[in-house]
Amino acid sequence: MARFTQTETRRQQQPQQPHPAHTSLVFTGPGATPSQQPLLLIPHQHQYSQITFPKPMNGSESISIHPESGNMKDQDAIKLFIGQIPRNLEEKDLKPLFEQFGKIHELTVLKDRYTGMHKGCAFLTYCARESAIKAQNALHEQKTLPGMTRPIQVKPADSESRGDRKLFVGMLNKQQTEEDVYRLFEPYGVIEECTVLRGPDGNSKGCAFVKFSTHAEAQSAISALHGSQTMPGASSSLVVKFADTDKERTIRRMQQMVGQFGIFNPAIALPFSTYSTYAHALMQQQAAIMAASHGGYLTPSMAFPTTQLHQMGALSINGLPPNSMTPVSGEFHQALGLSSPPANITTPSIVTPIVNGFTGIPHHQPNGHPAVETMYSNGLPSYSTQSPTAADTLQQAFTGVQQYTAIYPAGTLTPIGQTLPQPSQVIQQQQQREGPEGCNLFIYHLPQEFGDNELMQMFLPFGSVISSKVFMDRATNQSKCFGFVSFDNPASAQAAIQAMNGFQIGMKRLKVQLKRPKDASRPY
DNA sequence: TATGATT
Repeated sequence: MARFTQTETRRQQQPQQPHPAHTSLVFTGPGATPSQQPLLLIPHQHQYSQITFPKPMNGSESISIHPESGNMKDQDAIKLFIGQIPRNLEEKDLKPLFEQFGKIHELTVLKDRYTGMHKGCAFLTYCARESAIKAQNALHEQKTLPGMTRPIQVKPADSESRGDRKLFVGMLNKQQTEEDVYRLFEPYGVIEECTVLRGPDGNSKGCAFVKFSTHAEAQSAISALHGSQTMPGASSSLVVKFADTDKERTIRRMQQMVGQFGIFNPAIALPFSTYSTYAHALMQQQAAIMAASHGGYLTPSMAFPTTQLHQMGALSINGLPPNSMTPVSGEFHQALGLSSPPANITTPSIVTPIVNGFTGIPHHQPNGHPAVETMYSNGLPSYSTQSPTAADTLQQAFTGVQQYTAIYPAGTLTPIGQTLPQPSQVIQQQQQREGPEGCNLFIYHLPQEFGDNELMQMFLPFGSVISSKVFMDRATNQSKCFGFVSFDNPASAQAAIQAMNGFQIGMKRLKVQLKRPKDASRPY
C-alpha cells in the first residue's frame, strides 16, 4: 500500500513558511497510478451532521469556505468528499495536495457545528470536472495520510449523486428476493444497488431499495412500475418512489415521536429549543407539502385549521341546503357529524343488528324526536325489549343514506354524546395508529363512501377513538371497505363490538372484531 | 377487495 510519509517537521511550527505542505508530504510507493475501483468504500457516517440541520435560506454556512477568488467552476463540476484526513490538517494544509490535479474552487474542512472540532473530512470542488476525476483516480484509497490507519477517501460527495436515483419500493410480497426485485427493475437502467429490507429474523418487510446509475433511469422505473401491478399477497399495488432524503427521514422520526407521546407541540416534546423550533418548522413544511402535492394522504382536517373546517362544514353538498332533516336522515347526519342530509331517503332496514347487553349511551335528539319514536315509526321489527342504543340510532340513520357521506368534512357537528373533536384529536388520528392490546377493532364491510372521519364518527359513541383508518386502494383511491378503529380502553372496544358487529348498512352487515394481533399469522 | 406498515 502506498503511503504518505512526512519528511519535514510539522509546518505549524514554522509559520514563517506559509505553504510548505506540498513539499512536506510526499508520495512513496506506486500509488500514483489511477485506481480501477473508485467507489464503494468505507462508511462515513459523520459527513451529514452539517447538512441535516436547518440552514438559512440565503447565503452559505459560515464553516470555513475558501473559494479561490475569481475562479468559476464548471457547470458539471463534481463536489468531492475527502475522508480520512488527519485532524491537524486545515484547508491551507490540504490545498497543496489537491492543487496538483487542478485549480480548486472550494475546499472546506468539516467542523462540528457546536464544538468546532475538526471532523477528519472535507468537501472539495475543483473548477474543472476533469480535475475531480483525476484527483479521485490518483488519491482515493491510494495513500494513507500520516497518523491515519485507513487510506484517504476521495470520491463524489453523496450530495452529488444520492437522493434522486435511489428508489424506495413498497408493497412487494415478502417472498420476493433481491434477485426478483432486480429482475423487475432491470429493464429501466443500470442498477447499482438492490436491497430488500428485512427484519431481525431475516424476513422481508415487503419493501426494498433500488439504486439506479442515473436519475433518468430511476424516473423511468417509477413511471413504468409505480402502481402498475399488485404482488400476490400484497394488500395494495406496487409502490415505487424516490427514497426519503435525510430531511424527510428526520420528519418521519419526529412524527413518530409525536404520535408515541401524544404531544402535539414539539416545543414541549423535545428538550432543546433549537430542536424544537426545527421540528416545528419541519412539520409545518411537511404538512404544507403534503397538502399541496398529494392531499390524498391527508384528511381535510389535517390540511386546514379547525376554523376553516367549520366554514367548510357550513357548505351543503349535492346542491341541497343544510338542515333539511327528516327524522331518519337527520339523525344519521347528526350521528355522523354531517349537516346536510338528502330529502328523499327512507329505505327501511330489513335485517337488524344483534345487540347484546350494550347499555345505550345517552343522546339527544336535535329534531325533537326521541330515538325510540324514530325507530318504530320506520316500521322496523323490534328485536328486544331493551331501550334503544347508540347502535339502534345509527342503524336507523344509516339506512339508505350512506351514499351521502363521501366527500363531507367530518367533525363539523357534535356527534351523539360527544363533544366536537378537538384539533389535537384530529391530528392524533393520523399520528397514533394503534391503541393498546384489546382496544383495536378491525371493521369490514364498510360502505364504499366511508373515509377515516366517517368511521371515527360511527364509533365515537362507544368511547374515545384515538384513531380511525379506512384502507384505500393506492391505485384507484377507492376504499377497500375495511378499516381500523382504536379506542383508548378495551371496554369501549368491547362495547363497540357488541353494538356494531352485524350492524346493517344497506345490503351489507358490518363485521366488527378485535384486530388480529401482529404475530397472529406467524406460523410455528 | 380481509388486519393500519416499510426508508
